[in-house]
Amino acid sequence: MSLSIQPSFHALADPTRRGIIAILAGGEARLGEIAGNFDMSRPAIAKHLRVLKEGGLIEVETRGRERIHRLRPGGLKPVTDWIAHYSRFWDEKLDQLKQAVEADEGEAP
Amino acid sequence: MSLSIQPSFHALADPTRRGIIAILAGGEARLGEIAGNFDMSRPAIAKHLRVLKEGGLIEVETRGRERIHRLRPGGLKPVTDWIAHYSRFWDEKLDQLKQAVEADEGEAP
DNA sequence: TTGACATGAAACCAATAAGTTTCCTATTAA
DNA sequence: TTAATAGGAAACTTATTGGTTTCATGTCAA
Repeated sequence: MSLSIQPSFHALADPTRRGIIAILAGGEARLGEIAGNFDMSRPAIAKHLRVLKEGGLIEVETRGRERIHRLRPGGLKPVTDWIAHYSRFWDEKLDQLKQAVEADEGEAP
Repeated sequence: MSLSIQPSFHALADPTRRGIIAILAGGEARLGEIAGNFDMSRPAIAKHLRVLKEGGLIEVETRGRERIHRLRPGGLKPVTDWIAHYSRFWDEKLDQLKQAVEADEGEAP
């Protein structure tokens, strides 16, 4: 079940990588532009970008000597699918509790 | 922004921990019951359960000498909030593309 | 009340991950 | 065509993580 979700979750588990996502949410960017936002070497950011790519979260386009990175449309789907599947079980009891409370409110004191 | 989402994403990034979640989706369980489903020592599972707890994904109830674990209602909220925020940017271009295609289909050949 | 059960805790080990520095290659522009 | 720019790759270091084994503690049941 959900065989290849590991790369997605792994990619999202690092704060620097989520920071990169926040940047790319503002539009595509080259490696150097991205790295300029962090107190970290360029190679380190390059590694993070590779992890994000392997997680299917971003796509990369080589343009001359530059590499343009952007959020990959649909890249979140494995994660949202996983969430959608399990959130049912998660909030089942919460829903039951809500219903019980509402039913109780309708009754006499 | 989203200051304490790290423990949630970190907890979800391990396949064994997601396996534990899958088990707990079937109902609450003691440590021993959970560990019985994995080819792994009990202390290892206990550590994973601690990480899941710190991520707010499960809750634990001590009952005599047993400890009952279950999915914590609302535990996924930080993650779903994060997803909801960024999925907008993610699929923005996808949506634009869709609209462009649809508009194009409506035009003359 | 004693033995078995359920778990916690500590010490330790090995693999992985995140970061660095250094050097190399390819492209662009003067 | 040469210098500057953009990035890739490799080697290395250190911290974290995921796992183990061993021992201690508290609770239940015979």
